[in-house]
Amino acid sequence: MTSLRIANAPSESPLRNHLLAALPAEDFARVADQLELVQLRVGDMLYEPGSHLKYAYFPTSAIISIQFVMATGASAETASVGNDGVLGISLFLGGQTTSSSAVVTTGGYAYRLPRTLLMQEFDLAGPFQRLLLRYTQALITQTLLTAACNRHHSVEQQLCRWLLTALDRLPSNELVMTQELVSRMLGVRREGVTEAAGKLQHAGYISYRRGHISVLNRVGLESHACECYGVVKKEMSRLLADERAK
Amino acid sequence: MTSLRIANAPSESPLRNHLLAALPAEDFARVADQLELVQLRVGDMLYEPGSHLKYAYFPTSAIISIQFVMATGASAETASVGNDGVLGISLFLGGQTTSSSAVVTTGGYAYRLPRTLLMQEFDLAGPFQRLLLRYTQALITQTLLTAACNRHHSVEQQLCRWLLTALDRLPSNELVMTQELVSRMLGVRREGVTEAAGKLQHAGYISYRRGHISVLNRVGLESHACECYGVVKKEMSRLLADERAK
DNA sequence: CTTCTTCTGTACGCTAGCGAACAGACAACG
DNA sequence: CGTTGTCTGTTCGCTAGCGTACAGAAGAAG
Repeated sequence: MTSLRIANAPSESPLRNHLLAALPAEDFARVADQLELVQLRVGDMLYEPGSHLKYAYFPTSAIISIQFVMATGASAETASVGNDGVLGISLFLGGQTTSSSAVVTTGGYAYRLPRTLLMQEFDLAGPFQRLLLRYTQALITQTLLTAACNRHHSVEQQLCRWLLTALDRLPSNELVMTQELVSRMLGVRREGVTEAAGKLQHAGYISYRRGHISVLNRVGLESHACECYGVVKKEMSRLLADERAK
Repeated sequence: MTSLRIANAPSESPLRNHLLAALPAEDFARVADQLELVQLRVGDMLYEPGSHLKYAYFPTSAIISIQFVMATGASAETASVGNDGVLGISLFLGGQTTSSSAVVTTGGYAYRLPRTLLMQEFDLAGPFQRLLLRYTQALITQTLLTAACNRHHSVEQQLCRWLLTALDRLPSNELVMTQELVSRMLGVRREGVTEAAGKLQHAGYISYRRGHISVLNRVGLESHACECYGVVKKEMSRLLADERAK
């Protein structure tokens, strides 16, 4: 784990994380001082099977992939966490550990909160707890749909879905990501991604060069993606919107 | 929903559900009177996307499948709930609804607890809450591995896994289930199941006739199953064992 | 500018699983 | 006991995606 402590990083704020931003002022105030800004680098592994998480991470610009690595080395992303979520739900679920791994797929920043503080907040049984629980459900929905999607949809559809979710969590329309990495996320061959990406580029939806993918036509991508993207997105916003209304 | 109220069903007891059994005596006592025994029939749908769950179900002999049905009608099981769990975690997670469906795949009994009572118990922040949260993590693990398994493993391996998990939740070594139904659980063709089941029968691991599958050689099945079965099982027992130790 | 590494494109044969179609077999029920 | 509906077995062609192998291109580093 090579996450870096940062003295001050301009233009970062905990409120860039949607969960933290959704907290009532007083709840946020309680933890604000304890949030520590860290820089996450591509490839950093925040946890792996069996390891004990010390912090919960609230990303602002980084994206973290929750994946399972099989005995053969084959892997598959089951959900991802960006500025709309928090990594480390097993802290308050009580299992201490998980059988999955968490890897940074897009470098950037996150605020982290020590384990004990998170649990304190959770035990207050207030808005913070409600938020964390709702987010847990959103994460379950993501995983659920990944399972169904893996079963029934084509690589091209899944690539569209994946690009769109990544895009939703980024400020720009460009993501830094090789096809090799994307293929490991999706759990398919690199060549499969090359082919699918080629089609999408040909259609004018995206353009890419070594390690950079730009989305040119969001709507096009959405029309090529499977329903899974929409279902997850809708569910995420429902769960967060309700919380704000409370 | 055609679940049936039962006046008294001999030889049933809430303690046959592992979660309820793991509760400290006083916690169990608080809810014991409120648990209502219901009979669940194969095909009963306990919830579907958008519906509001009124009860949490603690199965004793029934098995319930949590699945996602796609727009095309194709479906896939993402997790299943038997005497080792509870259906209805979205009640305390706070989302009210889920985007999945819950269908009874093995008929039998379950005890149900009204929504408000479950939430009351949850809000006590005691052993019951801890148990529910831990079970939530176990369920996430199941879903996670289903996603990875759907991506990487053969129908035959998945069939083995599925049979084994079903078996773990049944008193006998026989399950009442057509290949057609199994195929819908796994999200594959019926013919694929026929072929895989044929191989397993040939190997002497199982035997079956119209709608009945008997497991003859558990160890054989385990050796043919993918790692996913073992990982989930280990994680389930870890999460429940820890709880008892508390 | 040159070299070297990493990323992307493409091709080829192969396999698992799909879709459709149909035949046979079992068991339930009249 | 025979009919009927449901479940299982098998076949055939087809496609998506895999594994392998290699070539070209982009960029980084010197």
